[in-house]
Amino acid sequence: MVNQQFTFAVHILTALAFADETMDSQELAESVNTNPVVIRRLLLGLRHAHLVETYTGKHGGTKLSRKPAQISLLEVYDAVQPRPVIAINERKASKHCRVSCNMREIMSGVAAGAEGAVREHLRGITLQKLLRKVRRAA
Amino acid sequence: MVNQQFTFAVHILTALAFADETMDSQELAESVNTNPVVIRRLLLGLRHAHLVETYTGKHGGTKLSRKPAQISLLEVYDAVQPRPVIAINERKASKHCRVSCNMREIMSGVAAGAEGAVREHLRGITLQKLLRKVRRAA
DNA sequence: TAAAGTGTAACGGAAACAATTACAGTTTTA
DNA sequence: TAAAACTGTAATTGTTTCCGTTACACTTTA
Repeated sequence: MVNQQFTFAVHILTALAFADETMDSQELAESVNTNPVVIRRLLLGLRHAHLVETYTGKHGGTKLSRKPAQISLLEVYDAVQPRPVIAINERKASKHCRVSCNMREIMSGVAAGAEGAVREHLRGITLQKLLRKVRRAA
Repeated sequence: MVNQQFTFAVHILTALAFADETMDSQELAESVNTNPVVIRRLLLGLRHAHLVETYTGKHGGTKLSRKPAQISLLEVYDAVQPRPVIAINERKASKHCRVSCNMREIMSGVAAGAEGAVREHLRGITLQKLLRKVRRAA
């Protein structure tokens, strides 16, 4: 993965879980060390996945829409829609080459399996677990 | 993953397995549909991992250095050294924020688990399996 | 010694991302 | 009711990462 959207999203949600109250995009941006607009763009996806609720206007901000124990990292992963774990070669195959003609389908299977393995791993991790790690730490 | 080095590498090796004789970088480039120099750059890593042997000079080229059944996609993965499956936020933490101060370590654990899941998946796939799929196809 | 390969450095362009600016819209509250 | 303090979102810029390409020295064969 090249982009940090998933990491940022997990960070945001963990911060919200730890705070247990609404935070505005400026506060979240400071915790992640980025720009508030970057945060708001991410919140768009998280809101759409019903992981957070945000309020506009003065004293606006964002809070979790569920308990941390009810949010798995798989949901976060799906919410940010990251690029595939394994990229496949989308360009045209060389027609007279049997390997070339079949590689796309073959690699699709490999990539799907890898994607599934990652998803199963993330399914088992809840925000609650991460929150406990923060609390246990120094 | 944003780059296609792993896919290209698997394609190259499958083509070599299917041909069962040396191929030059021009032939491989046509099968993958890219430039011969791109192929030669990838072969550098594969050679270093002892997956292929290449010969310089006239009638030079590359062949597998082992039977397809002895080569797993995990070895290919390690040979090309792709970017991590999950990128972590490397920037400085905000000191007064407990979440910020702990996220790097927490996400490292998540990322390592995801990486491990992908690796285990790839470990179970040999070049021989892919070769059989090519042969079975049309 | 010419031909046909590989090895590798160097450069250019495209695509993906993050950061930033800007501003309209929405609440609160003084 | 107007100012203050937020969010939503479009548009732009700069950086980084890749891939493609050219170029050329080196190696082997015929």
